[in-house]
Parts: sequence; C-alpha cells; structure tokens
Amino acid sequence: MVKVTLKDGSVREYPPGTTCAAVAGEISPRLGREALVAAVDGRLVDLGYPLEHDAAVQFFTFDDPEGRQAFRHSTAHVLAQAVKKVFPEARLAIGPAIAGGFYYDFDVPRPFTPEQLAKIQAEMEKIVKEDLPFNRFEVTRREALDRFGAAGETYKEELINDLPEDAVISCYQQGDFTDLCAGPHVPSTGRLKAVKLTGVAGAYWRGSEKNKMLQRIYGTAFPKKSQLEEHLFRIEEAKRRDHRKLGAELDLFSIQEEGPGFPFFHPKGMVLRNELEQFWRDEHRMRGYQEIRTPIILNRALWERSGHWEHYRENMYFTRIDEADYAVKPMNCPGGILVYRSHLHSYRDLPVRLAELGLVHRHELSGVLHGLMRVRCFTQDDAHIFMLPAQIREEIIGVIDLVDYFYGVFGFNYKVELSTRPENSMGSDEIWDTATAALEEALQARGMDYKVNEGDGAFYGPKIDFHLEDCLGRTWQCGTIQLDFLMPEKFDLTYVGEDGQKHRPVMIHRVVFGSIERFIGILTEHFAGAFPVWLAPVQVKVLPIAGRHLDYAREVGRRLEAGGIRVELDERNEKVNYKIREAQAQKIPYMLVIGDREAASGAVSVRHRSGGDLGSFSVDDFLARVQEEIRSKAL
RNA sequence: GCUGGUGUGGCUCAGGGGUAGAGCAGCGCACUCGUAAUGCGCAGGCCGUCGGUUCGAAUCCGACCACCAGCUCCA
Repeated sequence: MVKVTLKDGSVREYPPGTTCAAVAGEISPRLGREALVAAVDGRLVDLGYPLEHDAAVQFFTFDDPEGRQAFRHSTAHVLAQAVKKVFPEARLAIGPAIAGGFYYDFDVPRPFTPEQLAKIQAEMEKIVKEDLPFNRFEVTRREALDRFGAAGETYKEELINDLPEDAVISCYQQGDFTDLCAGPHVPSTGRLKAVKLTGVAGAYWRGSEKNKMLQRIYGTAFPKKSQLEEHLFRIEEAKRRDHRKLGAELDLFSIQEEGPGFPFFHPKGMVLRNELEQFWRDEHRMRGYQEIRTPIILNRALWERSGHWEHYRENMYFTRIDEADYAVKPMNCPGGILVYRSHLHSYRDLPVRLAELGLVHRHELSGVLHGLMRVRCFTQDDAHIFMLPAQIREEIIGVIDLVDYFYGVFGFNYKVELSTRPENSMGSDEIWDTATAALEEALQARGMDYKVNEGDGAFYGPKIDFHLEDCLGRTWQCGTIQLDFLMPEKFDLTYVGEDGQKHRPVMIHRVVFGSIERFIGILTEHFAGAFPVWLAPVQVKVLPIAGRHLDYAREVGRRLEAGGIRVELDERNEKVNYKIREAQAQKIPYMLVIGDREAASGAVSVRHRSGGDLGSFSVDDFLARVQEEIRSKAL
C-alpha cells in the first residue's frame, strides 16, 4: 500500500497506482468534483497522476491560484484547438494563464476580426461539450522536434530548442489537438464551463519588438456561468469608473491635442489637488520635513554628474539656452542635492528631510499615454532624506509609517515589494548589498509581508514599492522608498561629524502619492467620482425650489461659505427634480432643497448623494455635521 | 515606438460623391414648481490636419496628428 499524507496531516493508504483523482473522490465527493490539479510532494501534477510511492498530496480547486491557473491554461489549449480547426494555417506560439484569464498568441496572415472571434468561441464551446480528456505524454527532444517540425510549428520548435538540457518534455493532447506543455491540466475540457473571449491585440513573439508581431487572443474562463458574469460585470464597472470619462464629466481635467500626455487641470480638479497637497504639507511638516522647490530646467553638467545623462537620456527632454545644453528634469533628486549642498551640515542637523512637490517631465512612448495614469509630465510628492548611516533603519521605518497612514486615510489596502539591483546600474556590489539589506531590515522590523522583485531597482539603488489596491482589486504602484549611497558620492555630499572631519551622508528618495496626477486618477476610479467630502470639489449644492426662495438660498450659501464649505447655488429657473438630477450626476455629497418651509423656519432640507433625503436640519447643525466630516476626512 | 481600430457642433451619436442632421448641454421666453429630466423657440460645425482623385470630397485614396484596445515601458 502507498501512504498518502494529506494537507491536514492525516495519512491514508491506497493500492499503488491509485490516481490523485481517485484519492480526491475518496476524501469527499465534493473535492472529487471540484479538484482541478494536485501537488505530489510539492510538485504540481494532473489528477490522473498515479501514486506509486508514499507521498504528501494536496488538491487545488478553482479557488486556489494553482487550480485557477491550470483551469485558465487548459482553456487556452482549447482556444488553440479551436483556432487550428477554424484556421488550420495558424501557427501556435504560447498560451499562458494570466491574472483574470488567459491568452494565446498565434501567427496568422491577417488579424482576427470580431466575427472570427465569435466563430472561434463557438468552436470552443463545442470542444467543451465534447468533454475531451487532457492526456499527458512525455517525449524525447528529438521526438518533440520531429512532431512539431512536421506540423510546421516553428515557434514550438524554437521553444523546444530553448528548453534546458535535462528538461522533461511533455505534451498534452485533447481530441485531435496536441500542444507542447509542461502542464498540469484539468482532467477534461468539460470542466471549462464558462468561457469568454474578450479581445484581440497584437503582441510580439517573446515580447520583443524586434520579433514578428503575432495576434493575441485574450479570454477568461470560470467553472460557473455566474462567476463569468460577475467578472464581466466588474470589467464594465471599471469602464464606468474610468477616470478619463469621469474626469471630463466632473470637469476635473482635460488632455488636449496641443499637449499629448500633458494634462490640464480645471478649477474642480485643482480643488481636489490642492486638498491633497495641503494634507500632504501638513503631514510632512509635522513629521519634520522642510519643503523646497527646485527649477525645472537645469544644465547638462548636472545631469552628467548625476548619471541621468548616461542612464536616463531616452526619457528626457532637452533645450538650449545661450549656446549651452540644458535638460528638463525627469527627477527631483539633483535639485534637492544642490539645496543640501548649498551649505555645510553638522551631524547634529541630520537627518535633513527636504520635501518637494516637483514637476518632472519624462518622454514616454506615445502609445502608452493613458489619461492621468501615464503622462509626460507629473508632480512627484518627493522628498530626499540625508542622514547618518546609523539613521537608515529608523528613517525608513518613518517613511513606511507615513505611507501606511496616508493610504489608510483613503481606505486603501496595499502590498509591498522590494526591488533589487537592475542590469544598467551604477556602483559596487558591496554598496548594493548593504543598501538592500538595510531596506530588508526595516521591512522586517516593521513586520511587513513583502515580495522580492529581482533586478527591478532604480539605477542608483534598491527600492521598496507600495502597490495600493483599489475597490475593484486592481493594484497601482504609488509610493516608493529608494536607498541611495551613490548620489552622495557623485555629488561629494558631506556632513561634519563629531570628530570634526567630513563624512558621507546616506540618502533616501521617497514618494508617497507617487504622482499627484496618477493618484487623482486612482482616487477618481476608486470612489467612482464620489469623493469623500473633504476632497469633493463642491461639497454642498443649494437648490432653491422657486424664484422667491433665492434670497434665503443665498443666505444659506453665504453662511456655509463662511464656515469654510465649498458651496454652489443653482439659481437657474429649473424644476428642483432637474437640479437634483444634475447635482447627483456631479456626485456632490450634499444637496440642500430650499422652499417655503425652509425659508419660513430658517432650516435646510438635506439630501445626501447616496443616503437620500435626510430630513430637515438647522443651518448650524448641518454646517457642524459637514465640518466634522471634513475634519475627520470621513470616507 | 509597434499592431489593429476610431476621428462629424461642448457631450453622445446618425448620415455618407452634389456642399450637414438628432438628442443632451448652452441661450431666450413661458411655467413658480418639494427630492434623479416642464414646454416652446433660438443659436452653434470650413465633418482631425495636409495633399491627391473628381465638374464637385465630410463622403474615395495617401500621408500626418490625436485618441482607443493591446505589446513594450514606468510614477
């Protein structure tokens, strides 16, 4: 008998050769139905895998990342099968599972049309109905090359050739279709109940624009129709919340042909922005930062010295002034460094925390521009901290606390990533190791979970990234903390130590919002334009019912304004229903309906954008309520 | 930058070789109205830009620009 150890530690015995599927079914009928793949001693396998030796076995359903991946990946195979049936001349590239679905790349003479996509999807549904088993078999390198070579699958041949020497080469076959694949796969196509092809796009073979452009079909799949529908609804919801659409509707900002990637902020967008900046300034002042502002254009020598000329030139804009070369700053650090260097520093002064809301310009490829999320000029809520090496840990922890506090104010959860040395970088391995270790230490001291991204750091140092999660579960990189031993060296920064000698300070670059512009985009989508009262461009809209209520409505407006509320009065000769509809569409938090009753009693009738009619309030009570909501930054 | 798509009044969109239309928004008038659209009227566009084909181009062709979906890249 074979001893099988399950996840809960229990041990069961089975005759040798029993499949994982049989074990799952024996544990519970439900697990038998829902299990998609298994892990034997930590190695992912198909459910058909026979157990010949004692092993630890674990099962995965669609609710586990492993199960979900296999599910989507299996669907990608069905897609490939369907495409080969409809377009036998198509050559197969790769087809992995991705977050939210899967894709498969094909080399076809012309792009797929939406009609063809529908046809392919219909073919996929047929294959699902046939409930074909996924069969795994192993082949030698020679056999694999012969098989796919004969089929004219040149991309597969390339993949096979790139496999490591000792790799086990496996294929999966369902019906008349066979694909090179490591697996694992779900037992049969019948499991793939709810499949939807969501789009087509060009994509380069192996992601390099030097290679041929293939046609990528995106899709997603779920075990239940209802799950698919919910997923599609979420996508619709994301579209409805698109900050570009809301930005125009709420009149926050615009991007015009005259400045692609250079956003214009309208009055209402500026209110939002100024609130964010004021909050930022207050918090930074309280935490010992001093604010500075450095020029946007600085001369070439500075950028050569900082290393940007060599490492960042492709992203920079240049100009000439009086026969000399200048660059528009893509980062604020050199400016901050010049401020630090403008006078001598004692070790007693450190840490020096210089904060700057700095407007930077970066040349981004035209195709990547996207509303406020990807632009060519943006404002970083930057700060550079100059400190003693002994202060590193504490300073980093201070920044982590700050970021944690900020995101909490907006109701965001976040994830942390640590990025290490990239290829095109400056400095010695030793310096990088020290810096990376310092970041890691601070994260551990703060007890944070984090993921490591090898080779993803800045060219001057490793970094901690904060990815915040919005209400649709999407993540956005905002805050970063970058430790830098190199700039202080390059700019010969010093402080005078206890011993009267000059010493080298260490530097931190950090942002919390990241880019104010992007942050506003994220907030817009997160709140679907219904900003918390403290951020709302218009906090209260006063709606007189008829002309005779105008005087009192104006008085209410004045009193609220005097109380520091951003209030607007709708004086137009329109019905109150109409005014409400418009104020709702503008997502204004509070609407005050003013009619005979209110004018007579000196009250206001309060309607909340989501809470509806809240009844009658005295002006003072209402004012106090809104003021408290603003003060507490209530969500 | 690359692949595919789109470009008509502020917005959403119809039209399509004979010189431009609707709804909403705007403006005017009437209605004086109680929690998501009152009615009537008026005005507004060299149909993204440049070039070509044609007796004639918003319409067909080409180039460019911008935008959209992706690729790649990043705050």
